[in-house]
Amino acid sequence: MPNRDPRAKGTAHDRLLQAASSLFYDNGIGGTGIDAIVERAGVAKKSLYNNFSSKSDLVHQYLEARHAEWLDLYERRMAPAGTPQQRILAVIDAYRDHAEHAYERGFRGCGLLNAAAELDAGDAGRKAVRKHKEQVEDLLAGHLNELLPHSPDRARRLAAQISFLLEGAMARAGLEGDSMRLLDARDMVDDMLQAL
Amino acid sequence: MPNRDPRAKGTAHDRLLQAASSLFYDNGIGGTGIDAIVERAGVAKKSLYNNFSSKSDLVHQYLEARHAEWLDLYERRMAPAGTPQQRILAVIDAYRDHAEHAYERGFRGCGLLNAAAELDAGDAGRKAVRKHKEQVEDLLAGHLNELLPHSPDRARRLAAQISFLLEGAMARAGLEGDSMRLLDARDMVDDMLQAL
DNA sequence: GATAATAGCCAGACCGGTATACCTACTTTT
DNA sequence: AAAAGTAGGTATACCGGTCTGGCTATTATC
Repeated sequence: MPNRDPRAKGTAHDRLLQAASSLFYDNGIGGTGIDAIVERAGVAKKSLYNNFSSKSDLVHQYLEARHAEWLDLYERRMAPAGTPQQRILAVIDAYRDHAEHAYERGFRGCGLLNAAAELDAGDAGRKAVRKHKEQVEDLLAGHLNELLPHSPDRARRLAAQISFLLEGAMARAGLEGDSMRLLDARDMVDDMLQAL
Repeated sequence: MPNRDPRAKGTAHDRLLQAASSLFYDNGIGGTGIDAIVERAGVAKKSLYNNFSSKSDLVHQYLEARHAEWLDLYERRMAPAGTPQQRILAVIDAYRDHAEHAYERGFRGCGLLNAAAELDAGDAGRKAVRKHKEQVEDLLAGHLNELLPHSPDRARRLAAQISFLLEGAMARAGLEGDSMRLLDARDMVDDMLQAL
């Protein structure tokens, strides 16, 4: 690890991915140039192409990293929660926290969904985002199965409904720049869980 | 109306807007260049800048046109429907029809939301999209008020819930490229309306 | 000395936008 | 009715800037 700026932390790969994440979220994928990424990362352009085969490769690794990051966040938030209901609400709270934390620097909704909107119909990145959303739905379905052990079908439908609700609330919250809509969604899901 | 290609229909303005709509939806805003638009429209580049002050102006007119188009579609679909329940389901069916119609050429979800995802946090276009979504929600709230004349608050919350559900289902359907998720959403809303 | 990072330049394409010049149809003035 | 003007179209060339990606020469660390 030679010539790196000693003030900087982490490997060039990590710092590039982190810089790209931030810029992709704020300005979009197409709106973010390679030069801006390497400048933010404090790294030579050559280092980018040493670590990533192309911008498209960087985008895909960005999507995968976000995916892993979110799933990890869900797990950590749900672990301390006692009841299945609490674990489901914890997923929504994760979104809310993210929205509130991102508020000052410009909250723009779900980074994965925004990225997918820029990719064309057949792109592998779209499939990655789709997989992420399906995994979240499966996760919800798992907890709902605990609540409805004798109605796996109903649990599955309810998981779909909650994940749609969450997705829509996140999109609307992104348009409005704050987390109010996610709070609404939390209340809705809370009511739905109470009514079980 | 002078030198226009006789094979072509409509004014340069209309044809540019139509070409831009198609390309913006398929390839995104950033992914669509001015040259591609004028070529698709079969029009001189100068004509674009005679009719629109800039690409950004074209984008805004695109958003407004889509907004008007959707609202008009809702009205026309809801008019023949007898009950408030049917009118609400008609909105979902409008989305479904659109998804199915767009299937062959690559369905990518809601064009307005996709466009918003490319615009940065403060852009006026984002506000336009937000306004559109709120108007749809208001429209749903109006019909729900007919069903729940003594619970305006509950009608309002239900309208929010349905609009979130619809938004989320549309996003997921866009990721998957078909209208299955919208069919699921229709069933969910149908159940919700039955339970009133 | 080998390795791996650095800064910086360059190629080729594409971007949004402008400039020039010509053409045609309608409209106004004579 | 004829002539002149105008509005809006056409086609093409061009501008400065930015894009991705690669290249070279240099420098710092092992």
